[in-house]
Amino acid sequence: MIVASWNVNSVRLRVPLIQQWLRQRAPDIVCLQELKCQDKDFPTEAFSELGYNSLVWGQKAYNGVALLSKMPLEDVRRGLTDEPEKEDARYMEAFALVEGMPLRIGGLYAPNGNPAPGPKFDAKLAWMQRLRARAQTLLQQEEMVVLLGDYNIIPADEDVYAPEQWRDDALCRPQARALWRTLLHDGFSDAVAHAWRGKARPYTFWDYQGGAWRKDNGLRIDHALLSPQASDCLHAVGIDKEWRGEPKPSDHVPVWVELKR
DNA sequence: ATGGTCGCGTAGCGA
Repeated sequence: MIVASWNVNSVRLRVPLIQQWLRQRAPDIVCLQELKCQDKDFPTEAFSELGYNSLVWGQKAYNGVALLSKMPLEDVRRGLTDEPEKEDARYMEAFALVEGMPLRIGGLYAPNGNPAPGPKFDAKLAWMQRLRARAQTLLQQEEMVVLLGDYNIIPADEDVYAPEQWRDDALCRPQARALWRTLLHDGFSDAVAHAWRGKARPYTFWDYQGGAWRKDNGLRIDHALLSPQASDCLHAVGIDKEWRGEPKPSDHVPVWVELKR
């Protein structure tokens, strides 16, 4: 079973690219972020053609998350509080039975938080604390859980091309990194980091500006966190870097995990 | 010298 995440930076603009990638990677479940459209404008048919059900939580112009799945999705949750209408569209969760494996998937798009310090940074930290609360609840179920998406956190200096230039950025600030580590201390494992141990430059994002892609000035900010039960089934991990080099690319690339029992 | 990267939505914000 392959579970994937991709921050597509406008789903409508990226339809042909996403379709090509779905055909090639053939994931069972996909979390998309930064849809940048309302529910009514989501290209449902473009994905149903390829055999995917869509669950969408859109928002005008900004944010927006979706779950695509070949299998039916159940027990759907939108948001991290009891009042999703007061939240940005940044978190959606569902349950699926895939290849006989009961799996809970959370797709997320954490706030960027710049400039730091400031109100936006405070909002980022508060959002991460709500995510952690939800993550702890999920861990207590002792089930297979994958929380994946754009965390907007660079976990360590090895995950950024020029750490000294990024030291004061919201993505690198100690408070943000500390919150990331609480998720690991709680029991989640960082699938991409484990797979990339010993290998260099496991980036998932390259800015549109300044020739970042050409120079390989990347960041690792898209992550897949696995509960112990999911981690026990981890078979492979991938970053589909080549999609950053296509015409009209997103600034992020797909990240995926393969689980086998 | 100038512009400088995108996307939304059509100005200026967000990343």
